[in-house]
Amino acid sequence: MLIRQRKPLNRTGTATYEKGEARLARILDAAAAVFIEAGYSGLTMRKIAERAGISIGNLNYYYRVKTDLLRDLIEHVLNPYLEKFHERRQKAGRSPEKQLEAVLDFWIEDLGTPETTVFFPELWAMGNHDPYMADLVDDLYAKAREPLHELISQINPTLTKKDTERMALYLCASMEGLTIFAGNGKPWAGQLKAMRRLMINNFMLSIKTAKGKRKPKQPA
Amino acid sequence: MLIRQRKPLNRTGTATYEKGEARLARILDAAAAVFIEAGYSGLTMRKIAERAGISIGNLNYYYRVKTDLLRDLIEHVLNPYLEKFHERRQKAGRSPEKQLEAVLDFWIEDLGTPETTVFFPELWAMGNHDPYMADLVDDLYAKAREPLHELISQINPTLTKKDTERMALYLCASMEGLTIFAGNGKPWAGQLKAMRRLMINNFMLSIKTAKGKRKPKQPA
DNA sequence: GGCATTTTAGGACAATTGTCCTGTTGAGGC
DNA sequence: GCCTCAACAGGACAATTGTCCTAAAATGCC
Repeated sequence: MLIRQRKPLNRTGTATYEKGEARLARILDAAAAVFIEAGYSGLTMRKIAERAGISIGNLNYYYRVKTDLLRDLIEHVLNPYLEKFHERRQKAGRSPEKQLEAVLDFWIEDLGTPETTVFFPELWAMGNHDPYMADLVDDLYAKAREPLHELISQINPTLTKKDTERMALYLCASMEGLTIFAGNGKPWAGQLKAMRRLMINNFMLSIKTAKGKRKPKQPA
Repeated sequence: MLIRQRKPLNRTGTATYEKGEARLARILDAAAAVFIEAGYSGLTMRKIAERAGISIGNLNYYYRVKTDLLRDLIEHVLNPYLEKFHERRQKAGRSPEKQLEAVLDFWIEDLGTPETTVFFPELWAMGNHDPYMADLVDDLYAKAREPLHELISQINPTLTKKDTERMALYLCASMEGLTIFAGNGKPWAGQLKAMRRLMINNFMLSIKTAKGKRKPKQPA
């Protein structure tokens, strides 16, 4: 009897030639499109393969297991966010107020895109049943809030670290919550700009009027 | 040959005797438990049946199609919310400030329960791909915001109707967004109370300092 | 050009799913 | 007591799913 030989088995999600590399990227693009269109429950290997214009067998060659594909897909979609955030802030000038406004502005504006509107609620839901997803989302938001910490504490130096973190979480939660109501295709989508003005104004007010217990550093 | 007789076919989700009525309720309880535990993608007829302690056949007797069950499940879970909101407000005394605080207080407190933490993100995600769910969620939130409209406009009568609605949406979005971060089992769950204080304070500040264009009604 | 390895396609499998069908039990009305 | 129908169980079905296997085709390297 023949001993069943195991597949040569390169790691999933990797390619050696350029062709494979390109295909890999198109697979993730296709997966993202299907995900946005049909949600996580509608994300099947066959739909992804069809969207990418390849066979199921070929898709399985690149990704033996679906969870690996999902993992790469999430990273493929999430990575650009932090980069864009950072980039936006740099262009906003020196005043911390202006910088914070620029970050928030971009953040809220982004809620209106179909990708964000669909993708994030799905991630939140998945995070409730999948610890890996929960960690991933938490990490992302933690990183996204970092610039807020810095800027908030510059605008109001009397705030303690904890107060600053809570304030940042407040902003973050408020904006993310807006996705549900004013995201792409939502009933309040037309008022996204008005809501953005309203929110940012109130955020600024909240930050400036907050009374912290920390003594401001005396300037050197 | 015998003409295949169609099943007598009472509408799904209904029962005639008391026993059936009770079973129906326990089916929805079981469905809710499974939903919270495994999410929508993990909600299968067999799991529901097992949880309810009945056979698949019997479950199918009450619900021929899964979508009907899902529909009833959502209502079964959502209905209590609005009732509790209304009830809470009545007990809060006469001052609009106190009433609003009571409503917001309860709202945010409720985010910490496992049901709300799990259920709503799932609904948001489903709403992106199912128009029926989208309508259902929108209706719920519209009704939940009604008391906010009334109270906000009492606290700051200079606000136009549109301004009031936007302000209410702002509060609503902020609180719902907090679910993702400080809901049950989330990393900030321990700070839910602190966040509640922070948010409500800032909400009150925002409402009172907002400058509206409406002339206040002269008292009769 | 020949060869090894990557890339591709298509079929096949077991598991899971929603739904249906048949038959049995038990309660309620006459 | 009988008879009708609600309430129930269990098996069965087709469809869908993730995953695997085999073999052909394409590609890069010598």
